[in-house]
Amino acid sequence: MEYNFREIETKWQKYWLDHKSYQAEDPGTAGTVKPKYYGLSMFPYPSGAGLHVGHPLGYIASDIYARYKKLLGFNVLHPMGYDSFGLPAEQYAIQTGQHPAITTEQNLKRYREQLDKIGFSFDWDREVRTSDPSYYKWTQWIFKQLYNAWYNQTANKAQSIDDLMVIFENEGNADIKAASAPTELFSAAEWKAFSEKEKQAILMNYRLTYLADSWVNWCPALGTVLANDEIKDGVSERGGHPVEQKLMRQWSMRITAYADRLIQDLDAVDWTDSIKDQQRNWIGKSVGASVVFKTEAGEPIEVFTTRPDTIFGVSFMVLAPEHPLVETITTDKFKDAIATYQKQTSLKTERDRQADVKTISGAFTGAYALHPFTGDKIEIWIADYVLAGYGTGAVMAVPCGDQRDYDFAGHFGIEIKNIFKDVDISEQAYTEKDAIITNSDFLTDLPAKKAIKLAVFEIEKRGFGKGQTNFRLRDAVFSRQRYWGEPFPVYYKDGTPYLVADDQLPVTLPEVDKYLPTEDGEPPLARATKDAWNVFEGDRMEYNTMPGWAGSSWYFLRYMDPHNEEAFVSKEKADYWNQVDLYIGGSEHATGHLLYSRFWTKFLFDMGFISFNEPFKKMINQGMILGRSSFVYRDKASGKFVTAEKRHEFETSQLHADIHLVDNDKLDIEAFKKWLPEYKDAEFILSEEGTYTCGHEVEKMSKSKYNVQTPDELVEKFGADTLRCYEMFLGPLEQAKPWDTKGINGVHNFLRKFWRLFHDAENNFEVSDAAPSKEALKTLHKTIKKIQDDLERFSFNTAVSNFMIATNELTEQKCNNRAILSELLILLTPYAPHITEELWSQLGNTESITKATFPTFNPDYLIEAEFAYPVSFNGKMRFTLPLPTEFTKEEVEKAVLANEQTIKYLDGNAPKKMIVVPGRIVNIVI
RNA sequence: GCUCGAGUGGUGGAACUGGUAGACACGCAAGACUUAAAAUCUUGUGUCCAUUAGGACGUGCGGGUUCAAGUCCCGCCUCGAGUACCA
Repeated sequence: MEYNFREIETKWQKYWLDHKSYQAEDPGTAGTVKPKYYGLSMFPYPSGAGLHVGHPLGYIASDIYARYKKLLGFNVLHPMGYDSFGLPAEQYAIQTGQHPAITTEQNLKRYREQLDKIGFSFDWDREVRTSDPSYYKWTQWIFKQLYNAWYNQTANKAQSIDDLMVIFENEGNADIKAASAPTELFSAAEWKAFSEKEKQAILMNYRLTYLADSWVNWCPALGTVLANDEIKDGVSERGGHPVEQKLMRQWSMRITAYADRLIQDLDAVDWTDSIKDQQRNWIGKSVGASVVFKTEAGEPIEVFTTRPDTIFGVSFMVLAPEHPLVETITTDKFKDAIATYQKQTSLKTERDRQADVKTISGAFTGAYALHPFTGDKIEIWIADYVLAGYGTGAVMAVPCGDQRDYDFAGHFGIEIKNIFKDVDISEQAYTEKDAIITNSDFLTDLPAKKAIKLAVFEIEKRGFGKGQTNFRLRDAVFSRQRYWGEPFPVYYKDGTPYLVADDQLPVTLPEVDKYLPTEDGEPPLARATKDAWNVFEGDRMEYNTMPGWAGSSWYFLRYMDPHNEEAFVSKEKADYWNQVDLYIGGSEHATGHLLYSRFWTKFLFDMGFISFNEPFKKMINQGMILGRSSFVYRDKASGKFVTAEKRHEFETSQLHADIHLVDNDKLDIEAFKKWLPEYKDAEFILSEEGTYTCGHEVEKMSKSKYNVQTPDELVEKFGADTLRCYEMFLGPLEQAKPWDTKGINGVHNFLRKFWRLFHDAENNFEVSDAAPSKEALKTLHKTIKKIQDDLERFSFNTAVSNFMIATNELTEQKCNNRAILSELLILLTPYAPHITEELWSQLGNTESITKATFPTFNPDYLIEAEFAYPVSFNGKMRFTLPLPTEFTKEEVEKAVLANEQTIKYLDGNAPKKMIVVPGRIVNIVI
């Protein structure tokens, strides 16, 4: 029989499905005496374009590892699902009127077909879809838990809001340390006297998800607000539309409450330094002090500084142009100049302001602050290098210790005091924290680090301010003015929000006539009639929907218990499956999904619903697969297409050609003519051989570059096993690499060669039951060791090479030994599950190879009688000399020195030194 | 600018703790089978010199440590990713 991959793959895919071969066993069943292993791939958003070859890369790696763990005797959870709420389906709905649920369903079906063809070991009975009401019921439920919780900084954990109310009733809020919005102090008696509405407003300041007027990133083109991580380079990540700042009443998540733990617990996870760094920078912790400067005008200015040790170096103050105090402190004489400057900055977009870092600008207010320690008068300026949104929107400028302050002072001719001993600041500021402080009263002669501590102590003692830690991380806006997302379990009565009761959940998406905002600018859900809602209470329901990251922040928990109607996950199952052992996905989610998931996990942990506080124990980020675009060159003068070899003889423009028209850089001219109508009569200037050679470049895969390769076409042509092996063979998983179909033949040949090990010259299945040869055993055990080592360090590419080597060696040995080949099949099955399953059954096995046990490595088979020592002279390898492996250092030395080649290379010189590493190398120094 | 990662043949890439650089595969070349093509098989393939034997040079660049450096240390260059006036 020939290697008929199409038949084999269909056959076994059906078998696995029918036999539920990949079912994970839940706690309480027999399977759970085995250790558990939870391997997860980031679930996809099912887009209309379907999968291209880049998408399955991570899934394949994750699948191989999951299958490997199963062979090692683990109870494996390896699920897949869909992040099925999202903008593209809704944009499509706006254009065509087709309900996003229908679009999503269609895309999802296509994804499933594509995934099925690749032969993944997913337990499809556990599939989750974030847009499914039975799923988002629990997303709404978690939202409710967050609403009913506050963050107790003393206990350093989230607690029920009921506990907080008890404290308010007993002692007011004076002694509460909580992550909260600024709240007026009140006593127990005052609390009791507040109206219900007042009480609710105060509680809103403490809740972990809260409704507040906040400055948000409004994207007019998308008609919605966006979170910070959804904006790249000042424009929306999706679509690249401009974004502006707008004050809106929005739901937010108090992720800032967890800022410190989100940084600290990074030490406990096995992720790349790059992702950890990105998260650390995004959270942006800075330790320093908040200091209050009195002003002549009376109104004090609060600043935040990380260098309280440099407080005697302050030579001016800078407020953000938007700072509220600017109006009150500016003197009449400078009113016009300040107004002009404010206007000037307000006209700049956020993007311009960021882009133009070089130009120094600012304006003097005419007002003066007073130095808290010296009482000196300090000029107060405004400048756009101070941002309203960070810290207090005001800085104490220390030119000698901060480059921006230094440049500003230089530009406006402001005095630069030097408070660093023996440091030259004539050229630039000195920003290191290792100088000795001088000219600074009680801080003089202290090293900076000690001075910081003392300065904070003195500032607090004299009541000028306090030590403080600031974070760059902002609370995450949680409302979206869109249709295709989770509705909130919230209704309004007299303008106050209330939660929908648990037994009424989920609040499902109501039907609407159009997927656009209303005339008054309300979100699409405002179009729904009262009857269209399955739950309607109060005056109205919440019109916003949740953002894309809501559903993806906890989906890994739902896989553990996907059909539970009583809880988002049972405690028992969450305890058993616990953390995701290996998470594979793209690094682009560093500051979005990966941060939000950690936040929700910590919250659910605090509230006692789960017993672990980090979701993903180990993570690998697969690199992007880039496309290899092909180009044709059109002569600008004649319009003829010039072959790549001759293109420099003409002035040409470079145009993309569909990669499907090109084989090995040679263009199929006839197909090219038929490809696009405009090329129907194309003429060509060919190479000497009469062919047309295309140019190529590595670019991102995209439709417009005609360089998209879908897995389907490759599966059709070579089979899923070839595709799986080839994607792995391409290079290290984490590395970005260009896709090139050229090499796929080699991998396909390897599988055919592997198939032939089991067949005779006439392609009849034939294996021998004789005792295996020594050589074959050596090849097998060498391979077992390599494959296992490679898998343990996630080196999938080298494993494929090692399979090739083993196959080549066994072919050479003409080995068709049952014992050897059986074990080799088990080794290979994670990579090529179909062909191995087929051969396994042909060997007479009645049970699936997925139930087999990974072979055990036996080093005895690798023991050699001789080792070919590489003999080097002064580090240069000259020849190899086979010597018995049991030879000692001295014996090797003796044998090498007696060798005639050694004598030749010594050329009469006496060796100065001789290094012998037994079993490794000999080096002679002359 | 800062942070992280990476630079090895014509190409993708290998080389675990310093120990035979270029495994494996693609591509290319020659040959076998074939009327021919495809498929398959065999051989060769880092560069340069040499008919051979052999030799010199080679892991982005410049130094260093070492018997020995792709691997370790110092200084640079280039590319990629992230981030950007964060006080």
